[in-house]
Amino acid sequence: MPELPEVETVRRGLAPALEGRRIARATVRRGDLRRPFPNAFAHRLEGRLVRRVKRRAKYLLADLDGGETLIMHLGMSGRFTVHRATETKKPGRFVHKPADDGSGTGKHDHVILETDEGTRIVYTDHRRFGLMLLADTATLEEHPLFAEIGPEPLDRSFTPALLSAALKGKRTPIKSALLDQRVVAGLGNIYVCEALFRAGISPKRMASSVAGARADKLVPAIKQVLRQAVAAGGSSISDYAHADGELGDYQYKLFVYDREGEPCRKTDCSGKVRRLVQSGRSSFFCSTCQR
DNA sequence: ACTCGGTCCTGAAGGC
DNA sequence: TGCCTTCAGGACCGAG
Repeated sequence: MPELPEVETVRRGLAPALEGRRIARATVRRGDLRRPFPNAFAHRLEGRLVRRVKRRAKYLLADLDGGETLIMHLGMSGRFTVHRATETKKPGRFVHKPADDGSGTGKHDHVILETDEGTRIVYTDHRRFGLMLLADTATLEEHPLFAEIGPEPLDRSFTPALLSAALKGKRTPIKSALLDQRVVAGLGNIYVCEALFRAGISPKRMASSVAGARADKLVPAIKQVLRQAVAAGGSSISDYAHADGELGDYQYKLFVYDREGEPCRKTDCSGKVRRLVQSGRSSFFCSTCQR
């Protein structure tokens, strides 16, 4: 489910609960996510101080003292919920589900971390496409998960020239190319559709033909949609929520995603949003303004 | 070396 | 408490 804005929002929810705290207790209730948990997973976490909670692409990274980093991926349906020892319920739109009571005993609550402050952090993932593992902090960038991952789209270094170089010679639709984490990190189906709409580029267009002038429009479009979505706390579609249970707002600002048959939202465009399937995934676009 | 389709898993939604 | 099919925000793996 979660793409860069959602993962970044989760990071911002986890950081205040974890940074500078020790993991007093780690419990694995179900050990078979996308891949098995590493050996002695809970033991290697317990007693460790969390120095920083970072994000790279769609991965969350918790640097621990002792030289290891906890790598976490939410897959399609992963969620973290933070329950403070003294919980003050704020007004707002909360997700009311049994799994959110903080007990960590819901059917799909797989991992529970408890800090030295008594904060409980529960990882819930009904589809189990998520991932948790430990790796040496010093060599993280060379880890197979990260070695080939492309640039962070919100970094200054992500420029039209850089994207053009990555797209050059690619004989695949631009839609598929942008979903490839080696081209650019962190984009998924929603924000690829949205960025292409904002840039006026058809998802069917050959990636190589985007290199150059079209990349000059596409890169700012990617940055803009991601920045806006991060500012809104991500998109809450289906069961995505922040670590505090609140919902993101960005789904209300999507121009094309999941709007098949509805009118194009671009001023003066009378087109309708269309859906097509590309490499097994839905693309939403307006054939009038996207070429 | 690339590109594409199938696959992992569960639940929600829609058609009948 | 209806049943069946389809679809879902990700990413790996093997075939061509």
